[in-house]
Amino acid sequence: MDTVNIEGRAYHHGDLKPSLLEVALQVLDTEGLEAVSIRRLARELGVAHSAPANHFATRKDLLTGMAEVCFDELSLAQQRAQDDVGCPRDESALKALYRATLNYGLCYPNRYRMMFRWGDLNAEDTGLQTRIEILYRRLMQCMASTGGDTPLFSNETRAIALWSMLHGYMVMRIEGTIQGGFHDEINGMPREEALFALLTHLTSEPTGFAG
Amino acid sequence: MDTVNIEGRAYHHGDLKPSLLEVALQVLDTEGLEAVSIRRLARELGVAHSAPANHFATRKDLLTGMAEVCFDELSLAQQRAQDDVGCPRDESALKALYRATLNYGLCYPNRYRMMFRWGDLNAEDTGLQTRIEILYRRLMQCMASTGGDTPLFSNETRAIALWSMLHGYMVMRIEGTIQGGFHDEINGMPREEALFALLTHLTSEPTGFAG
DNA sequence: CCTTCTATATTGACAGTGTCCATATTTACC
DNA sequence: GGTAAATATGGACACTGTCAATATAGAAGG
Repeated sequence: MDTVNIEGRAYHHGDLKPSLLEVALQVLDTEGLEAVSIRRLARELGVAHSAPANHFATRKDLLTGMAEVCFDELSLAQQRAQDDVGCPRDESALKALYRATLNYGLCYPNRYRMMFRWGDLNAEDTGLQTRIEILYRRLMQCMASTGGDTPLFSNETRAIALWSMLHGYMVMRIEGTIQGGFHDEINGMPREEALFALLTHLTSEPTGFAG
Repeated sequence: MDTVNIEGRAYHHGDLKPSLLEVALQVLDTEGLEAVSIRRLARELGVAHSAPANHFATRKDLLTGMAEVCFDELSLAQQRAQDDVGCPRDESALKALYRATLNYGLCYPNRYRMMFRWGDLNAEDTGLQTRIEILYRRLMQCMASTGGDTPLFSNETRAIALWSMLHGYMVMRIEGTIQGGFHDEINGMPREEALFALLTHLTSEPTGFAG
């Protein structure tokens, strides 16, 4: 029997799971996280409202799946940026990582927001955890190459500090928390540049900086 | 006529707005943000499902009102912590601010999460904006007292960097992003202490740190 | 005191949601 | 080919936010 009924749609979509993720990310980008509902996606794809349940049992599972895709995207962007720079064991490798993350977050603010709202995701999902660890490992590699452990601050401390600062800035900028009393430029330098200079200062030896 | 009808409830609650905020924060703390629904609160307070609409037209407005209360709490906690230290123009004033914020976020993780999700709030609400500016001004005061402007990094740069780092760390810790590959202690020092030492390093003159 | 106006609360309705259920179809495998 | 698993369907339930029309309370002024 043919797989297409009178209404012109197949009983089996055949490729529903990836299609769901694709449409979900599109809706996320254009209309925000609240607009991403299971029924909405089903409607969009012309399947029954309950069809997605076979692939994502709950909405949380759907968001988790979306986040995994996004983490892969971000990771790839970081990798590419570092490859373009050349030797990854260089100070500019950190800058490449910084720029790539900043760029991804500003290009896809809604994705970035969702990716780090682990309270709304399946935080115990191993796929999510391994992806975060990949990002962390890449950052640690940068730390090891720019200075190495310091008697004052270990690589781990500096890595967490760096990531915290970058992430905190991203979140406040995306959410709009940093808008009112803040300026876009500081001493004529774009704010992101000033922050990166400060990040670099963080990763350098305190004694080696004084000149 | 008496204000209490047969069912034992008054037609006018009389104090609905603050009661809504109180119960809402309680639900937020114990069951998370998703559990905070207008109808739920109305049920909890024994009023009609549509009664809250007189005080908070939409759910967004309700969350905004809750956030304002929380920002006042946090601001007060910061103020108290700095007063306990003594002279606010001291390096330990920054530490007091750091500790107070850290403590508030860890005591009320769900409140902290909500307060900075401005995408889910009325970001154009002036009450919200003035409260954020108060926090920022307090931080800038700390910057001015510990070192002052540096040829390398302005007070504003350092303030944003500090706040970003603290906020990013808080968010990732609360959300559970920092759990898997991260350790609670670094070189035998609690992670929060190590981060504060690094924050202090940020606020100090680069030349004055080398010993 | 009585009237009037405003603030507040009520009930009802609508569309949307997540999630479960029993059922139907398709695909894959033995 | 026949059987089991994967996938899709439609119905149901309880919940949500939001709007509209209505009713009551309190406050203000004659």
